[in-house]
Amino acid sequence: MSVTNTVVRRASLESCGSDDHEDCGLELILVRLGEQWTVRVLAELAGGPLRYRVLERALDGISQRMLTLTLRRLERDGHLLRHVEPTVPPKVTYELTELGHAFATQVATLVEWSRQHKEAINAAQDTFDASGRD
Amino acid sequence: MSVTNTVVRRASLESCGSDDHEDCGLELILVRLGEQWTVRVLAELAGGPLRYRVLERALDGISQRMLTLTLRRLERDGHLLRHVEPTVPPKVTYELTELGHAFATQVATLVEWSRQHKEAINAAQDTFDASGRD
DNA sequence: CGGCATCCGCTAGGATACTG
DNA sequence: CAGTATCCTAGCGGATGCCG
Repeated sequence: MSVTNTVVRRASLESCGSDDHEDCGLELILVRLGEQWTVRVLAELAGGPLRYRVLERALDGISQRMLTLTLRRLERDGHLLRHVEPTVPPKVTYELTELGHAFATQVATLVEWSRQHKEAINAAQDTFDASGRD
Repeated sequence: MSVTNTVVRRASLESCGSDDHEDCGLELILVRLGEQWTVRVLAELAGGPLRYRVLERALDGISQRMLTLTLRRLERDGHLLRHVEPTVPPKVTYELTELGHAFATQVATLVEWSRQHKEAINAAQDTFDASGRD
């Protein structure tokens, strides 16, 4: 797309990602997964580029704050690109990069696994709750 | 092991896992991953059963509170078993179940992936920080 | 439309002190 | 040794309001 991706964007929200990758290392990715919306956003964008508003509705329940934060962090990590068309009203599209797709695939695999073992986990929880607690 | 696994254990800490699996569904596993110690504990136990104290030292830096909480949650999910030998002083061993090993494997795969793409992510972050912010 | 700024509650998680 | 109970804070994340 020949869109003039406006790169200029100074301090956003609470400075987006404060994590210096100097110390945290590889666990960064686990932190991202813990941020409850990351996976959902990834899943939505896996199907193709989407606009901000579309994402907001698709995720239904997400606050603008978290959507923006999640998108910004994923963008910072190189998982997605942000295309801005400076029209009025503005039109912003988000699209997964190669890295983003790869990441999304990995996550999908994990989700798939958890789906398969969901019942086993639930059963274990029931047993645990029934035996240990009252 | 012919150990009388003492099952009785009432309200522990802040009731361990408050997540009713009725509503949250499969995202439970993502929540677990977000709990920063889960992966580490899983990694340690993947090598074989370990005692509480050994885990505490191996993880170095974890508080007893978090170690206990993490272990309890994993136990509740059916990922590990807790063996108690009611001697003085007591001897408690933690061991991954089949499910736990499977889970640990999955996580290991993900960590492996993140390790491989770590540099790409770091590079992306540098670019992002250099261009957008000052 | 696509954000950012702000207030504010909730909880993850560390530190500390105390039991069996 | 293997926890439990309590206090405390840093931050995630929701709700609201304003702006280009």
